[in-house]
Amino acid sequence: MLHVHDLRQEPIQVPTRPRAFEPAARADQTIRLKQDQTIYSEGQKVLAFYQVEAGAIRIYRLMPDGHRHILSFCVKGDWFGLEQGDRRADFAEAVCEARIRPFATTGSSTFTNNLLNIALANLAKAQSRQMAMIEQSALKRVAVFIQEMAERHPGESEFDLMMCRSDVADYLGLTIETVARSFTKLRERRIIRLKGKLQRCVQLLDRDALAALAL
Amino acid sequence: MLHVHDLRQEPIQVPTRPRAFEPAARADQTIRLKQDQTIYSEGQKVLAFYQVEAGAIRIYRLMPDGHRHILSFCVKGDWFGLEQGDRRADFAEAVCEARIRPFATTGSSTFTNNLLNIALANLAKAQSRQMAMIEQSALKRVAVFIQEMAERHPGESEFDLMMCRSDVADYLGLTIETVARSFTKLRERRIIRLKGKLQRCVQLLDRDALAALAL
DNA sequence: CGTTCAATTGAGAATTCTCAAGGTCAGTGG
DNA sequence: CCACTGACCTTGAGAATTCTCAATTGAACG
Repeated sequence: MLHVHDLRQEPIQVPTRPRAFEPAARADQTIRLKQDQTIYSEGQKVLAFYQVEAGAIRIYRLMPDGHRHILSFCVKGDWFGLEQGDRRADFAEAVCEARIRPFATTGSSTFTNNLLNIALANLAKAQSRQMAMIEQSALKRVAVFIQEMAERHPGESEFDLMMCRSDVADYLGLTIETVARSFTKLRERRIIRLKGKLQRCVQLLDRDALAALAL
Repeated sequence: MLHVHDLRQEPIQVPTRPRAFEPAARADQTIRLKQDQTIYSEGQKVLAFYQVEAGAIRIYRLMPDGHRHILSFCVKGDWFGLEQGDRRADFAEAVCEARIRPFATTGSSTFTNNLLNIALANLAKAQSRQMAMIEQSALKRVAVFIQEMAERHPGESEFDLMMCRSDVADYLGLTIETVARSFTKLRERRIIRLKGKLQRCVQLLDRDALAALAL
């Protein structure tokens, strides 16, 4: 288990000159937060990450439709705010009165370690996946899935899913029947066309409609 | 974006002497996989991580009830197999014919970087959360949630959730009504007792029954 | 005592699951 | 050549679960 001291004794590539920290934050100095107080918001520059000393923090994202999805609750000892890239992808707020301790980062240039980048990339993927999975509509989940797969074949309007319906179902938390019905709906709406004997090859007919479904 | 060469030119703390790699793997040598071939299994020692060159890989876990949950599909360029700890928490199999390239790690001692540990811990949490969220029963999700919160108060049979029902709902992907109904069921079954004016303080009455629900 | 806020409960609508049946395609063997 | 088989996908119908919308409860507070 990591403790505050591990980091304080081995500060991670501290900025060479003083910098502004996240709102209300000062280097290595405990921050007191009131209920619902914001620590950072989506789009802000990443200037620090944090460890919770007391209380609880909620990390969340807002979907395009205004729906809020909480990625995690952080309590005493938990770390948050370490992200891929130099911009916040989510919001951090105090659930109740809380205390947190900030640690400095310099944004993107700090994280030169390849392993760290890989881990952060996978973390980012896991989180966006969490967002998609939680969507309650089966059709939306499948739409998100197809989009995700399509993004891996940039510029191509046709690609092979490679996996069977059962794989898709276990990935999306649905049954194979519901997956098949969702594919059928997308086919009926002329958003995709399915090819191949096993119907695993997807041709995108209407990217906009697909994106609209995936929100 | 990271490329293979980034890592090959700066090998990450390569083992001082030759080691055995994950089954069928040799250092920096492409591995060819047949459909459904296993790369590693849960519980195995972590000896390498991988980048996909062709085909697709499924990363999954098995729930205690035998239910399979796929955490991610990895395709060309994706990395997988970098985990917290020195034991596999999941399975990796080829979805179809595939090629992957292994990279050496020495297990736990390699990852001395604090940031990396934090990132991996958060990744692990996000993944186990993903598992819980995908569970289709609302009661099970709430049970998992209470367990998760209880684990943060070891030895205590009573603790304060701190967050409102709406926070819980947005975390579990349910409505506040369904959350309330699930709490009521747990209360009726004498698994928990709710205290405080806002019913946010949980007293655990039957940990075994809770664990059974959470699976 | 009325107001407010959060939580709870109820009833009907909507969605997904379960179970069952039917379809297609490739491979196999008579 | 053709029936049979197995694997996989699709479709249908009823059961179960959750959502939506509305009303109710309970505690705190002026």
